[in-house]
Amino acid sequence: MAVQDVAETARRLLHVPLFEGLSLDTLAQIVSLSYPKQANAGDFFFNEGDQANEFFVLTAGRVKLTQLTPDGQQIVLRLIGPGDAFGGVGAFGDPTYPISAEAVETASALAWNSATMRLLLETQNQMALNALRFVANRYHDLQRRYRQAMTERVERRVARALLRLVHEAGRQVDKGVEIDFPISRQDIAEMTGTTLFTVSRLLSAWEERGIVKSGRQQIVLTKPHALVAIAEDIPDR
Amino acid sequence: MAVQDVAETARRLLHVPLFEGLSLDTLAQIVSLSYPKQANAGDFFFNEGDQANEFFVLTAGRVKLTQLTPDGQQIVLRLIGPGDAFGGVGAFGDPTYPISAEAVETASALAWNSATMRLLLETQNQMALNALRFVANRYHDLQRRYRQAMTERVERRVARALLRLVHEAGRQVDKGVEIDFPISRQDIAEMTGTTLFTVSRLLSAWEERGIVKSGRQQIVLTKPHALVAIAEDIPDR
DNA sequence: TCCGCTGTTTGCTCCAGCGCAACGACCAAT
DNA sequence: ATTGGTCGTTGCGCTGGAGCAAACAGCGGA
Repeated sequence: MAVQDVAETARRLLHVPLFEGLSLDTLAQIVSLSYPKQANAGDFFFNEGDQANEFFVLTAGRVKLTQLTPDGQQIVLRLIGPGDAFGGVGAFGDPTYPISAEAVETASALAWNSATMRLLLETQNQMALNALRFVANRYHDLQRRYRQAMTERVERRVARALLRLVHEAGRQVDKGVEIDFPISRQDIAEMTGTTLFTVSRLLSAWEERGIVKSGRQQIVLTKPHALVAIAEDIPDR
Repeated sequence: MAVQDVAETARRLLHVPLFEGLSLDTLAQIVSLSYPKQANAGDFFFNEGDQANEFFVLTAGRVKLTQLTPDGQQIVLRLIGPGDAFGGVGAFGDPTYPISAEAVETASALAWNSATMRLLLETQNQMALNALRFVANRYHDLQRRYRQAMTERVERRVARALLRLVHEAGRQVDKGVEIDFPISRQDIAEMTGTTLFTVSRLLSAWEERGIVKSGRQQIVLTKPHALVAIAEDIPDR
């Protein structure tokens, strides 16, 4: 990477939670140890069970982090966007990836060798603390979603998933807020522990009520507040 | 804490994942900054929403980490034993506890003020790395359980919960392996996202098949392999 | 020994959501 | 314009598990 590129990239990464509080010089040094990685829609940065040789920070696009059950059913644990780190297990000691990372649309990331990242964590206390906070945040978020998965019916879970998607990747359009990347009924089903048929029935019912407008791999929330009411189990008034 | 106590306690905590790789001297210093805390069965170390002022390492007994839903339903996120750390969020930046910690039986812990622990993490890189690994392990474990919660029926989830309980706190007895602390049907229901009635029906059916033997707040797995078959959805042979 | 409380058991009914099937719509390539 | 493949829709039947009720069992205190 050209020196100017390193400096420019470092500047753009200052806001990334993992690098918060690092000086620009330190960050430039870290960036100079990285290399770019690209994936087209449907391609994988890594697969579950692969040797955990690389660590990533997403710089563009969307990636879904998935797990398979032993009998081949897939679930989406999380959908991440630019600035998110993923694939860090190799730097902490696990030899293989416990999840897969699949690009939902063309995606770019910076990658570091896991051994390099481990050295950085060992020598940069601020990085270790940032990583700790980052993982702790992810853990708390998953605790809440686990509780929701355990106690809520499918309609609420799907409503929540849509709200979260527009919160993370929503684009204002004429009619409401659109999820700003292609997303199928199957994707939503995998995020919420149901089937594409149930998601389809829910979206059709909500479309009839004017709550959403959807097409093939495309969803607009036309009445987000109505979905909030469903998600929070607040009675219609 | 008397100097001899500190040294003795430090020696006993060398195996705790959070303190791995620390010298005995360093650990003694850390222990000298702690103070003991005790809770009787049913008492709480802290409640969800409390100011996160303290960090804990459990030294004796069992504690369940729980969350409430907005409408008052409780789930058990995890049941921890001696050597486990809990309540760390205050050291990483969150102001309040996202979970509650309730003693299942008389329990003892060492506690540190959150500001103290934050300082230790900032100055002890090895501690920060240990904490990172610890939280990452918890996160991966919860990812797996989330996937299981999303994709498995209640019988499998309850079977898994029992297997995990004896794995973590099982005591060999005449007839099999007993869960070594009092645990109600309601507790198991809260761990597995179901109701005490469903747990009761499952345990009764399993008792009829000779898989378990149970009493009031007491469970012995008499045929753990049969529960493994249920948990893993392996057909009866 | 008795009583009150807590925990457990079991029966019955109902329904949310899955499985399966069949069909329709949309998109891209020819 | 047509075609084949992919994605989405909708109907229907079935069942796992929740909700509710009622009764029983066990335990600890008086």
